[in-house]
Amino acid sequence: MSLKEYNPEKIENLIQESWKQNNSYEAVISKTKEKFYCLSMFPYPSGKLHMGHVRNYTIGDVISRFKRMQGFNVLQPMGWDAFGLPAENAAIQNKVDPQSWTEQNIESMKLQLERLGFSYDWSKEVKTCDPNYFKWEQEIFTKLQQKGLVYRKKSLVNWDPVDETVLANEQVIDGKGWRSGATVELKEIDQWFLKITDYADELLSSIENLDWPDNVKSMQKNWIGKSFGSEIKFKLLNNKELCAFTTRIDTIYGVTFIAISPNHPIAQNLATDNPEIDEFIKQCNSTKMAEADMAKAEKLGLKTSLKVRHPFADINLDVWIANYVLMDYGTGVIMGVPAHDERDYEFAKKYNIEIKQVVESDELPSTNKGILIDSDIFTGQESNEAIKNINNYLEKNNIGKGIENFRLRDWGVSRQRFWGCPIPVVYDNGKPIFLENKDLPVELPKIKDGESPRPLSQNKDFFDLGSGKTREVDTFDTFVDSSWYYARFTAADNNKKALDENSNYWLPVDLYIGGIEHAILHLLYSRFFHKAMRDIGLVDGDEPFKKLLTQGMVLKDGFKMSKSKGNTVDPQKFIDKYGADTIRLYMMFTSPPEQSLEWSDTAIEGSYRFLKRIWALISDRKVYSKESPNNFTKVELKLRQKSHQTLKKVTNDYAQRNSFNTAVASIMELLNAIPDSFKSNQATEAELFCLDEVIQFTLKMLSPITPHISLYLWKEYTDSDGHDFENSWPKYNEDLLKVEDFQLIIQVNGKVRGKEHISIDTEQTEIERLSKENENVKKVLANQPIKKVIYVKEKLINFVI
RNA sequence: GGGGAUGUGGUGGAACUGGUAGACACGCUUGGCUUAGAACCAAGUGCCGAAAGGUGUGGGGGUUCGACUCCCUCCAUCCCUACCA
Repeated sequence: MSLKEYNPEKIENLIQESWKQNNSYEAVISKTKEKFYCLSMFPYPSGKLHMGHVRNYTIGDVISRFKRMQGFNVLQPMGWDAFGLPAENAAIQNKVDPQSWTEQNIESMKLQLERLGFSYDWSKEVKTCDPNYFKWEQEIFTKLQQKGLVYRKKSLVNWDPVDETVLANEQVIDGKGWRSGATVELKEIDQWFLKITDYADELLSSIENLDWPDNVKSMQKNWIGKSFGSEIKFKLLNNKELCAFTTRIDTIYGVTFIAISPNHPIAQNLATDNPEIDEFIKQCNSTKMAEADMAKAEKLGLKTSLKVRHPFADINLDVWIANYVLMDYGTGVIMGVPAHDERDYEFAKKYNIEIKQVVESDELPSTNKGILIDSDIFTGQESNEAIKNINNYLEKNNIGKGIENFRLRDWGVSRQRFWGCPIPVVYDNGKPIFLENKDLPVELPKIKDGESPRPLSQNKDFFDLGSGKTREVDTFDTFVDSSWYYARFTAADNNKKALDENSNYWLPVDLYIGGIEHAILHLLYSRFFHKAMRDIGLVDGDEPFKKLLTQGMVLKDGFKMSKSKGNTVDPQKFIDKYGADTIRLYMMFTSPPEQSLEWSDTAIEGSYRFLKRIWALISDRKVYSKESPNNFTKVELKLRQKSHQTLKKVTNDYAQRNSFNTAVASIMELLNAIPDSFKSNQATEAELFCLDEVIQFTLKMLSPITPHISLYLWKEYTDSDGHDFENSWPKYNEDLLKVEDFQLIIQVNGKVRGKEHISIDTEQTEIERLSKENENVKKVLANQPIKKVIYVKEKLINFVI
């Protein structure tokens, strides 16, 4: 009972129903098949899928389906990054429980994912806000503490004095709280940190072995930022010391001032009895600035009364407090070398500080290395040589040393929020006790109807345990939740252990797919977590994600789709109008996965049209079931060749290149290449045989991208239940790929002047002769002497005159 | 400021290893079908030029017989920058 017209909604529902009934995509351990764990970054449940999700998940599904057809045992799970700010904001705004808000969002987004036909194993679904998820996160935290990877440290947060809450960077707009409008203050509070810096060297060195895009590898390397520099002590005139960090110790004779961070203990100390310094530090610390804002901010400094001795020269240097010196990098103290550092130069110009050149160069400032000048005994040495010698000198005289330094900082995981995973700590008269398995999970308090969530610190019922005991009121950074979810999927249904023997079978993730915006933070935190989990005996292996595919953004009119720009396009509208297969096809056809994708309301029509043409071609036909003919005409052979060529190309595009757009284009070409006679009622047996080959290959090749129409038509076409269709990939015939002639390009001085069909076994001398006889080539050559002939086999010949 | 990308017709993109630039689509134009429209089918379509031909991959320079591809330099746009996820 075939349908007359292509009705995507109808056939997609039918096919999805059959997948559900057969549990088609439930992943079970296999001893015979090779495993393939394909993971797409799980979404934050904001309520609706956006185009970025549709693209990300289509890529993951296409690869999963293709791998399944190639005989792999595929695990493709899906879950929810369910804690986070938006739920809390929505809850406060609408006086609803963040949990029910989140659950509702999950429910509707899950329906959308199912409607798109993604082949997820839903039996392994995880939600980070589920106690059966975060219980294990809390347990891992305690184990990390036992391993010595957790510590407590004071650090600064943005404080909204009106709302009495800590604000995220994005909630601070022009120094004011986004909701209250109050001027944001900086507040120093105790927070939990994970010692990711203990793994800095390993995180850096093991990047090399990852099958990741080079740009992501570079970003991570630069973020970790290992540098070789020097620590050098400057004696204060009161005999105390200031220790500075520099990567350019060769410029030591060019130092004309010392600058310390406003957050350096000495600066803080000076502030206690100096109102001017106190005021200046407050000004520098008015808000917690993002690194980008910090770089743009005007350089500000204040000269203190302190002076230090230059360790190599008979001079005293002023100590400044400067806003561009970061407490978190190096020692929080820098030696100011205006001639050879751009920031120091700008600062020196502004405050009329001396600029002293010590490395040869035509103009200042110059950060290039070179030959030292005016540097006492080091004069004439090259920078790198001088660095070595000066470091030796420092060490010998006990005034410093050469050291390794990392830009990477430890990971602060405390958040002063409600909707997050509670940090599993209890304080006994202020002393932290880390809760173990029997006391876990620590759950969030329930919220009554019509009430908004309050910070846990305001919920006495939650934190006050009596007899001097209190609960930790901070929750985890949501990056903690997403740092190990890839592992939990493999043991999602286990409520006795965080991970189990299945985890060892499935891990590591063979292919991880997600947005490039996660190139640094999420991916680095996950790598750290995997190594830390390895060291507490939870997982094998050193890395969580073997291969990475970073997908580009979805743009509209050249800009990232965002609510603030008002250029979002709701995918649901197009799913309703054209069906899942069309939108999946469009996503794959329009751009290669790594590049940004420009959304177009009209271009998607083209994908729909293509599927309608497929429908029109196949829906009334039946499989060719007679014996294969013995003889083929030239035209027939040409089509067969095209079929096998296309299959070869598509296989390569899927398996090696992740180049789905070109795969689709070549399938379109194949269909365009079918001569009309093959499709007519008068078609010969041989023609029908060739057409059948095109149809079978096409349905198979399209199946990963447009699984519904492909499977539906396959069942109808072959009069079968199609049970093997999604588990087998066709093979091309090498013999049919051989060609008899080729098109020769004839160039003169690199410009194309003619083309000739040449049979494949023609000798080069004969090719030269034939080329020169080409009318147009003859005209251009005009009997001039030929200086050189370049022949590229079976491709082109170039005459240089 | 630092780090990482991207730039090819009116539009999305192709050219995989330095070897025919513009595959495959969208749009547009013309024609067919139709009372008309939609849908569908056929042909054409980088730019300049009547044609011959010239020219063309963000701008400028270089290497090469030959450059979208390699090198230098400049410009524009985007992503990340540690509490958005």
